[in-house]
Amino acid sequence: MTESILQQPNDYAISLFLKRLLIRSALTGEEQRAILSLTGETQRFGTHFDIVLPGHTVEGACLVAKGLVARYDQMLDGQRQITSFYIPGDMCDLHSVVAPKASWSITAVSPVTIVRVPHRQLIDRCIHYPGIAIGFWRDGTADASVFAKWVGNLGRKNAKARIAHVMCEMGMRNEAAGLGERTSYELPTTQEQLGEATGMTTVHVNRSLQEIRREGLLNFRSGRVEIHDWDALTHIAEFDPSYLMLDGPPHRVAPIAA
Amino acid sequence: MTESILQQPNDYAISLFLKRLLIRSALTGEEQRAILSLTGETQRFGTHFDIVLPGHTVEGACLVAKGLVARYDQMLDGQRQITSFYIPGDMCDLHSVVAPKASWSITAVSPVTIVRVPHRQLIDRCIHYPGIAIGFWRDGTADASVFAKWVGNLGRKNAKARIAHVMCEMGMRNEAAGLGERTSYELPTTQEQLGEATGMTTVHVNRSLQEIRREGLLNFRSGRVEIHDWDALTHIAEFDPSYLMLDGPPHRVAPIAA
DNA sequence: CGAGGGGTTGATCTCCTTCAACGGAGGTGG
DNA sequence: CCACCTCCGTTGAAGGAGATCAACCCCTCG
Repeated sequence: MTESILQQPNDYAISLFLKRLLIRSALTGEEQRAILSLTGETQRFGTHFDIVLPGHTVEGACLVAKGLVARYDQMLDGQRQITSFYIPGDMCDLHSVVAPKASWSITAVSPVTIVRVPHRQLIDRCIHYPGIAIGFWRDGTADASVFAKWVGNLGRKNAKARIAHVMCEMGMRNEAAGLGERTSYELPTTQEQLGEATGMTTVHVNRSLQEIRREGLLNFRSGRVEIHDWDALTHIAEFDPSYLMLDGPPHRVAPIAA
Repeated sequence: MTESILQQPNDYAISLFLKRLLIRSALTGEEQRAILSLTGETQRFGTHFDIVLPGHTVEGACLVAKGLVARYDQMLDGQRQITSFYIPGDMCDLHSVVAPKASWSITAVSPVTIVRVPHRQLIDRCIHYPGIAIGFWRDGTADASVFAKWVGNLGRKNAKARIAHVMCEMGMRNEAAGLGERTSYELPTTQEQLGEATGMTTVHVNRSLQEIRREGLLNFRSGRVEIHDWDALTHIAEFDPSYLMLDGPPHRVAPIAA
């Protein structure tokens, strides 16, 4: 539950963010420099700390620099449903620029480092560079696409498939972010948190994981995922990565002017 | 499975769309005129017609003019999961402007009329009016917020609560759109389609609906919802409308310049 | 009048939850 | 250096929400 606020270099996180944007959006040199000139306050939070809570009106977006962050929704009886995970380089509530009042929570799944980038700066970049506004919108669309896919998972798949799908998704995203391989990456969650993401109880997560492990598909221990049979895992998960919008050339809605 | 393409007046649909945007975003007079100058091809589709399929790269966004549209995801065994409904005035795949390649399907839940607005025009408006780009992004964020809420519903709520939540959501949205009252509106779906939205079988939708009806909360018959006890329904659904972003004054990220 | 789509009902099954307990690893204080 | 505590993973037994399978009904429409 620690929260310390430090001013310190955060260029690295910003450059990760730019790299993330460039996966999906082609930006001009000038636009790229406009992104790199963003600044923000570096903040550290311990596991389980709620960075944003419903009803909060925030003035800056949370760029994940280190650790694992999740957006979640809480029921009246205290049950939680994680709606997505965010890894370093993700601006986990970029949409707060246009919708600053949260109706969701953002929490530190593991100890995390956040760079809080003022909306003022992000808005400024959007106004001056339509290509940036559209790039932000595009990344928001990718985020929405993940939510939509999770709706399908929770609505129509069984326990093993749900877990497998999350593992495939996080693998692809980590690989695209340069943070590991799709078959080998850090996922610093407990089985309980994995249950909060897949809509199941800890007990059933545990049994399902065992079954998946027994089949030789996957090993998940102490915050690390090792996938032994990617093809088989994607098969039981019915995983098709196209929804992540990580492939194909970066988009540009209009030709890049010289 | 009919698909007829007609050129005909669609000003009405465009004005509905503008009205929808103005709920969440303050636009200048010039920006509003830029929206109203949008044009598109009017198309009609029969029930169950798939307007967009995964893999399609579309060149125009679908503005719903009449009827009920859904976005859904299909599993390999044929099971479907609807991820959201769209009512007249909704541009159901506005995000296709920035992500033209679909990884989802869009289908006609009832007989529908669509106005297909070319991306070219929408992009043009975004480039010339940053306020419009940001407004589009904001509406996309609201759409994502609905997905996220559905993740919570499917992951953590029981059958009655899931159905009740959809009914509350569609009531609020219809009311905000001027298409009925929150307690009385058209929802032209079958129980099967309602099951596809709530992640349950037709049989169980039927039994749950009966129970809700027996409790005097709601009547759903022949495509029409009549809610008799709004407070009780929102209570069992744990429905809090803030995620719909329909309240509060329209946003503007920078003062409207004269 | 027959066909088909949508709604309804009953019986049975099963996946996942619930409840309760235990074990191991790591951290902390006496 | 050991005792203790807490967090996380694991296991067992029992119960329940919803799925599955199979009818049947009613209404509409050709």
